[in-house]
Amino acid sequence: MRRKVTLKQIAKELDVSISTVSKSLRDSPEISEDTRQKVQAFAKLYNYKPNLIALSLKNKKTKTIGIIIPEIVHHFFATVISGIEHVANEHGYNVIVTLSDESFDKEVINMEMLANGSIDGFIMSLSKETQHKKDFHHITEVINQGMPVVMFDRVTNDILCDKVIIDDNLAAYEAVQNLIDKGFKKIALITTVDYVSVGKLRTDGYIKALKTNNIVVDPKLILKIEDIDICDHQIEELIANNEIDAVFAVNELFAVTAIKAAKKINLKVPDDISVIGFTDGIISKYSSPSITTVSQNGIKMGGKAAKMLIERLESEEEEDEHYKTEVIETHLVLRESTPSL
Amino acid sequence: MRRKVTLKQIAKELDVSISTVSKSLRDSPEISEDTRQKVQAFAKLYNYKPNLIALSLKNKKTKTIGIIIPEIVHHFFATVISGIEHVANEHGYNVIVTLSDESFDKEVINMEMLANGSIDGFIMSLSKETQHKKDFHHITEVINQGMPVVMFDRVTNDILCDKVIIDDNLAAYEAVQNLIDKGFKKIALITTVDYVSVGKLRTDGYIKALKTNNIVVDPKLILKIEDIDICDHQIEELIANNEIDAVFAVNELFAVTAIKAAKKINLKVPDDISVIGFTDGIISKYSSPSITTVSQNGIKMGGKAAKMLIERLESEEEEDEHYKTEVIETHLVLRESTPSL
DNA sequence: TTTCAACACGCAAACGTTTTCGGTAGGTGC
DNA sequence: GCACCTACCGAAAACGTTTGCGTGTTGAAA
Repeated sequence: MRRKVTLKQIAKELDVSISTVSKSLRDSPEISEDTRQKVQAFAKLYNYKPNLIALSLKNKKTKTIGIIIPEIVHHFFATVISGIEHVANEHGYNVIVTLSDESFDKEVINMEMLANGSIDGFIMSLSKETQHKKDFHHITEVINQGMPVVMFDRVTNDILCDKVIIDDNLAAYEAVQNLIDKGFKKIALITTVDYVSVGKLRTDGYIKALKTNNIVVDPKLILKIEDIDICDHQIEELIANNEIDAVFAVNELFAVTAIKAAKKINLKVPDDISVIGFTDGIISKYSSPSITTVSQNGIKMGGKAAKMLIERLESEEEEDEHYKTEVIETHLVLRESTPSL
Repeated sequence: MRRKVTLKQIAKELDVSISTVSKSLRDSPEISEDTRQKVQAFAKLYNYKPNLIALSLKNKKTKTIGIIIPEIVHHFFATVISGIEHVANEHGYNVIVTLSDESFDKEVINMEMLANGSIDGFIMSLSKETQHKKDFHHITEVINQGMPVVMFDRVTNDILCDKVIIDDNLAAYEAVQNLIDKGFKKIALITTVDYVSVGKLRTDGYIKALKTNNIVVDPKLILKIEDIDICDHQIEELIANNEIDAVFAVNELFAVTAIKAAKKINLKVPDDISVIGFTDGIISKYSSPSITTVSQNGIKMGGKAAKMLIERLESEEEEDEHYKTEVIETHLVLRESTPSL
């Protein structure tokens, strides 16, 4: 077993000083061609690689990005990580991932953990509980320490920082408008409870679309789901007890569950009832019928977030204070769950 | 903006030495009650937290685990990460995630990157390309440096280290046996090319089941997919041109694609043709019909891997050299894509 | 008054780097 | 023979910790 070799060991072996070794390896003109060659050859032979921890300590830069997301077993978040990881890697950064499990406490703990030197900046999406409590002191604290934060998707206006989002309101509006254009009038909404920021925005978009088209908003057609694991029954009731033309669901799971519910009472999709979902994930693509959905490009979102963070990190102390909010465009992916014309 | 406070600053402020501060905070009896109180109060006021990078350098332990997987936008790998993250967190470890994108080079680069001090040990699953090339020098090198590695799912016998896998062969055997028990005789297999270790093992299990039941193995019924993105056509051909009773697919995507192909030529699932998949992911659960599948518990797998790694890390230099391979049990989740009796 | 223990604290090394600032040769110019 | 320059290299500080050991002060015992 050959442990990692350090500058000190090389220096000792070659009977020169540590600084000479360091300079040789960085091709400093201070060192003679001879010694440089000798050192470099030796270093190569023993496969010397500088210790990144030591460098981090010295440079006060870790070249790693901290990610805090509610869940990873969730296609959208996985794509975002993928997007972050790729542009981070291109710029020589690593990513360290922590999960909040939708819990405020875990979010705080993870954040404090990473803030103590392990990373250069954060990319995060708020947990449900945090959005509910509206307690963001852990985030402001980190920002006050001079560590940049980029928020995505689930963001809040209470924090000043860079953000990257989609226009949830507009996207929902356009989806519902699409249903209206196809002649549907009784359009149900399956959404989350209001404190989930994106859920609220999508709900607003739905309402706006109806109002714009002079359709009265029927509260009975709006279902707000608290716990995603036990939504089946509520959705079945919604569909069975109202003569619904179409359903707009604020995520994939609600959409596919709606389709299953419809089938259960022998309604055909899209012949008897149409469904539009949100998030172009695995389910929408592979369920049958495949689901028309609002595509939010997670890769792009993550990539953009990483880019913004890295730019801020490398703009060297120009504490710009001018925060930007980037909006990633969405589009409707038309599939089998809505009529083709 | 209040930057993070260090021992040195506290020492200066309180006009004591750095060591006094450090000892006070760690409640050393060497320091008088008085100063301890004073220091601790001050530290709390300024929210002192030790710099983890400095600690890592000193202790030669980073308390973080490096993960290298082929892809993250893949439900199974996401669940594994989730499993790893949870037990890692319980033990005070963070995880840093890198993706190989199924590329040998990226796997090597990421591995070397992390091996230079950033982490205490690896948990990894081989990229396709690495399995194809059978080049594992980057892994042996890391192990030779004394850094523990735990491999999961896509492993190789060429490396000696801890591993956690499922019994792919047996699981496939049982799945196919289940089909045979239901009276099916013409059972097709949709699998990957052979160099993907798990694909090969599952193929072997399929063949074994057929042979055990004295069914001749028909090469025409075995489809080996090279590129998952363009498998549709091949699968359609397989199903259209052979009078198949049932299909065993080595992953979710092949399974759901098979179902779509069957529907396309008006075969009903499971009335006309049955399908069993592998991996109990989102697709199997939510597609309609939902898919009978071999469940491999990613959470459990990741958790076990993390546990093994941490145990080895904390067993303190007992360079055990006694490597274990843990087998996670699987079971068949019966759903709508196979007849209920 | 001397001695010794106990107590409270500081010094310095160590982890592995990078970099600034000298320092020591040797050679050159006068 | 003296001063100075250049080429080459080493010492040391710095990043933020922890910790073994040394040291100074105090009080009490002899």
